[in-house]
Amino acid sequence: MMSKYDPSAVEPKWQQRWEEAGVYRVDLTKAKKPHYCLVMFPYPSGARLHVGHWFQYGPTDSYARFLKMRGHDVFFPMGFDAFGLPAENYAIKTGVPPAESTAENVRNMIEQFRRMGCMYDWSKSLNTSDPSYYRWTQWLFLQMFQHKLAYRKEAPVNFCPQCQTVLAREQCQDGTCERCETQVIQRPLTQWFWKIRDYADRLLDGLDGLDWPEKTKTMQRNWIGRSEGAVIKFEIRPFETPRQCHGEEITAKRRSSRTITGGAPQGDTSIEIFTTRPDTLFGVTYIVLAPEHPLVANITTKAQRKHIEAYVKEVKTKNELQRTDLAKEKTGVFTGSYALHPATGERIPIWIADYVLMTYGTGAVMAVPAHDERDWEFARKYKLPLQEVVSGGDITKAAFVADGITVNSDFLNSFPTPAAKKRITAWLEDEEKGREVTTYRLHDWLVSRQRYWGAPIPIVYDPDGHPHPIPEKHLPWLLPTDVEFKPTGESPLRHSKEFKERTENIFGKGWEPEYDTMDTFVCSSFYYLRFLAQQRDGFETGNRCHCPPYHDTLLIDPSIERKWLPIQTYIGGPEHACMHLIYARFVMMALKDFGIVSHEEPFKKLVHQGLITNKGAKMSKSKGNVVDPDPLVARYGSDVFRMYLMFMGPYTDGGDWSETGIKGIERFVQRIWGLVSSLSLVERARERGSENSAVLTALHKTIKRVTEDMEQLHFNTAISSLMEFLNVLEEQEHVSRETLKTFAILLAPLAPHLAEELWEQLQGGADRVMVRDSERSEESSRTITGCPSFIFHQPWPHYDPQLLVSRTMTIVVQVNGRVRANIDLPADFSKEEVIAAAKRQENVAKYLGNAKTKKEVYVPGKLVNFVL
RNA sequence: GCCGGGGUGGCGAAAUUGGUAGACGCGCACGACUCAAAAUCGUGUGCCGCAAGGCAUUGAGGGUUCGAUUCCCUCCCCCGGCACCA
Repeated sequence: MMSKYDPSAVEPKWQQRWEEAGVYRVDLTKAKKPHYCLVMFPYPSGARLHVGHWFQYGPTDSYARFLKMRGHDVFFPMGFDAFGLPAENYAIKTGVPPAESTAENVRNMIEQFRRMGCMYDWSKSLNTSDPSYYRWTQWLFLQMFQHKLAYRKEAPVNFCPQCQTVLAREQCQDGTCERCETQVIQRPLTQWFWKIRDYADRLLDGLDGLDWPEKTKTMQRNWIGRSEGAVIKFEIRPFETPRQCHGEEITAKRRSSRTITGGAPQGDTSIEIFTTRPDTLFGVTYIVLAPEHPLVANITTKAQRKHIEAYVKEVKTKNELQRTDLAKEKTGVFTGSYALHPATGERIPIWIADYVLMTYGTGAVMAVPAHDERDWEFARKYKLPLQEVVSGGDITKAAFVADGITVNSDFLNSFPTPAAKKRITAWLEDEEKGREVTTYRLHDWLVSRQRYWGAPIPIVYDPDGHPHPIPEKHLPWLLPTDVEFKPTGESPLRHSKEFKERTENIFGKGWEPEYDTMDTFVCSSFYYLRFLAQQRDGFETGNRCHCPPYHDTLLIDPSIERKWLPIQTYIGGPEHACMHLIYARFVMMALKDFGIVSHEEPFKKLVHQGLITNKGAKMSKSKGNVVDPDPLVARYGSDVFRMYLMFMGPYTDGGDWSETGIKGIERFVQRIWGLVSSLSLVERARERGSENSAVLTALHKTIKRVTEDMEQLHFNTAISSLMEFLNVLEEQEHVSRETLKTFAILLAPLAPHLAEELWEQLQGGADRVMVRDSERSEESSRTITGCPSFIFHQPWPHYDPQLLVSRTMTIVVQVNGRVRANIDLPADFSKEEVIAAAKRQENVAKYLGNAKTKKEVYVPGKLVNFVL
């Protein structure tokens, strides 16, 4: 009697055997064909793995297994991005310290990954909240500090008055707190920054050489946002400053008349503006400052002060979303002051408006309404004049923003736009009224967080408040545990007695530690390097010793780094395009400059897995639409579940969740099992007989297709090829054991447990015949010496191109582009022979009749088309 | 608004240096097995036809071509990202 394949018995068996044999271990120093394949590590959440996790980690495990079977020395580690808010929130709610809940979660997740059948080597895992890890996070901070890439500055942070805590940008959804929906306010705080902006050009230029999705590169380019232009200085001619005209009320009209009659200008006041269109300088009709611009208070005239103050106040009440709403009409207020045009000396009114952003350029723009859409709209509303300086459009209807020929611009006249830009920039530099400047949208990286569950910033302050780096010998600078988790609006570390005492003991009375911790993106900016560091035994049990001494003396061994980096395949969600994937590149570049690593780019090839949605919506805990895979895994097993995910569609597309169809994979698995079982009953006598040629051709075609598909992570088509092959096998009366063994090998990355079980069943037969490359064969038999024979250690089969060459060809015969016949002919027929045979077809002759054939198209080996 | 990716049966999808559209799977229908159901197996599954064969068809419209899901133009819709960046 044929038994059903039972994953609940088979899967744990192989998981245990893999583990015991250490099949995933890679010797980092001896590896000959290193391939570092990395999947972005997860946050160790208390919830069970959801469908999204499975989709991210199941298929990528299959890919890594494929690489391994193809003969690569695959390093495929997994760790935990363990610092972060959820554990802290859990602590606030329950009082369980984050270190405890995190350790528990990590243990659970490792157990789940094991049951999934993933080939991670847990002895090489890591946890970013472990002192042995965050000691390096702190070391990185010190490196940044020493190389003057870290600095302190006051900056506004997002603060939720309800939760009494600072929020990350991702936690502010549409300007409100994601937890309590309170309006988030901005609060100034002194923060640590890293100078990622210094690397903007390298981050931009490096993208060209990366094998990344074009979309992601574009997103990074836009995020960095380099624009080339000029800064131009406009002198200000106030007739009155708040001090000069104290108590005096002057109307705008009177001021104008006094300007002309020659009031004394304040020579030391000027505004610098940034523009990408210096060529339109002669078209400037007004200037606009951001409402927060520091000069606003100085240049506002008494008459305008009330209006200006009211406007500034109103702007402050708006959150970022309201302020940047494009649909809204632009607003602004005149300051009362004028600037002098640097070339013509004309008076230019100065306005403020919230469409000008303080955070970009210089926070001030020269408005050229004839050639800029925003200025055009603003000028029309406030009846400000237009001056055309580039010909080619109709500025009464719309701003003309394209390049053209410069007009009405004195010495720039008749220059085309690019030449005019050069000319005016040179002129401005000669006159010391401006200079060529490149600006970026990318801001320096704010790494301070007023949170508990993160790596403490390794800085102490002397009694005068000056920052000093903590010497390396004191690392890890341990996160204190005597803290209050309830949010108070201050950094939780402030309440640790031990933290303060520790600082004073080491550095002296009156010294204070930095109370902020680091952004978790710092932790994940270099984790791929730490995976390659020394073995960390005992990780998976959570029993490793957290006490000093810490043996690592290097972030990474340089020879290992040279050998294994850059990461050949990096897989993770596209949501990291402008965060993690930029930070990691920046840190790698900085480490290269510090002489720590040899490579500039960490990730050579990047792949984004698709998103699995539920009824079209993103799955999230708060929406309560997260699909739990456990019942399906329990019912069908890990292999079936992961294969189903892979079979759903292209891996990079993701898709909407639905479990209809998983039965198809279940049937596939049972049919394979049935085929092999039935073979074992009857095969022994006849298995030596040679395979029939149709099966052999189908087999080699399958090898080719599966190999090519797996290389490109096209799991869905790889599986369908195997299904087609199974259909062929099922039609046969006899199938040789060798064919089934090759089939099992092809299946192994996709259904590892099933394949191992099949392999065991099929053992003891003749030698493998599918491996043509004798060298490879030898090499692989060497590697498996001493191990039980795992299918995972078998070499990947090669196909024989000779076998794919068919002796016949199927010719499609068309008449006027419509298919009329289908004929099988010997492959060596000439064009004439094919056409003659085609004409003989009854159904073709019928259409040809007596009509004149205008043209005969012959596509060799494929098709004939008669055009009448 | 801008940038990117898409739109193919009842459903998930295959196929593109232009050459038989719908592989593979799900679902559905009928049949076999069964007292029955499930499971399993077989057949069918764009439309008309017993069949031979014919016709239609890849978001809509147009173009290039002997031939277009594939190339070009116009438009519609969906998804993702950015969004006053001067």
